[in-house]
Amino acid sequence: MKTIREVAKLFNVTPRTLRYYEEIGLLSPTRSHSKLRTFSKKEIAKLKLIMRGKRYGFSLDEIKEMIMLFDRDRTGIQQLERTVEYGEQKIKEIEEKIQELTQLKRELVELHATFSEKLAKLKGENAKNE
Amino acid sequence: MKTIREVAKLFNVTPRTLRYYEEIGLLSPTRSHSKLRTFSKKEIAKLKLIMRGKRYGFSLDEIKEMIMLFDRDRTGIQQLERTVEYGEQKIKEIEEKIQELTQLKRELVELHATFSEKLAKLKGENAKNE
DNA sequence: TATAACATTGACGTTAACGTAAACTTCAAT
DNA sequence: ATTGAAGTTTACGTTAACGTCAATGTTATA
Repeated sequence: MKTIREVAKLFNVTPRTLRYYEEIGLLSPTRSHSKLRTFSKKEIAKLKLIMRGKRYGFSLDEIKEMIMLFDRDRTGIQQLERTVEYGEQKIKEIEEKIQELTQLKRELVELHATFSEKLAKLKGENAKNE
Repeated sequence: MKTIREVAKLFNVTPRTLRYYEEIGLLSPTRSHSKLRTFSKKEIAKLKLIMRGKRYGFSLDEIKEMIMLFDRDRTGIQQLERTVEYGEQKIKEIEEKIQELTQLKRELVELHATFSEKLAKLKGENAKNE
């Protein structure tokens, strides 16, 4: 059982973040007799999943859905199914984004060459004028 | 000279967007005697640059800076210099992003394989249990 | 006991780029 | 002149994920 500060430090987040996650239902820390939040091993494990999901670009909503499925179906099948499905989607999204960025980069590189050339010309003409 | 609706339609944006651009100083439409905004050729040209900058992922602030430089230095040298500079930066950003996404994708693909395998196993065991 | 550190709740703020809408004015067609 | 469409200004709302802060309570240490 850990305090909110211990957990925040462990995961390099702020206590505020943890409270926020509790607020939106991602985490469910228990309370000591004096109402301080205490995080069980299970919450720590959940937080690991959360941080991982975030790293892969999932929204907290999506992450929540995946995690809740596990709570509901202990065999893990439904969570896995959803996670696999979301994973495929995310892979696709990332692929598309990569393509998009690659195309953009190509355009920008060309444009950059054009502008650099233009600039050199302008500077050449300027030097001539002086 | 065009009305706000004409320009909005031309660029596939809302009149609201154009007013916003005026508000933040990106555009400076003139006013008819009855106070309606009118967009000159110059504003249209500026808007072209704006839309292009947005497409390349520049913030409106960055775009504004580049455009303002042109207004100040008619030779275009300073604008070009800044544009080239920003372009290089943006190319770098895009390259980094591509790398990041490529790595992410690699991880996700692996993870996906692992989870799919696990899922198949779980389903296999489930079928056995039935 | 005193005190500093840390916890709590509640609530407003931040970010960039608009969207929405009310109240009023202008324009163009009939 | 009338009317409907479109323009204006002003101002609040949206989004996701927190940040910030005040007021108050708890904990651990000296």
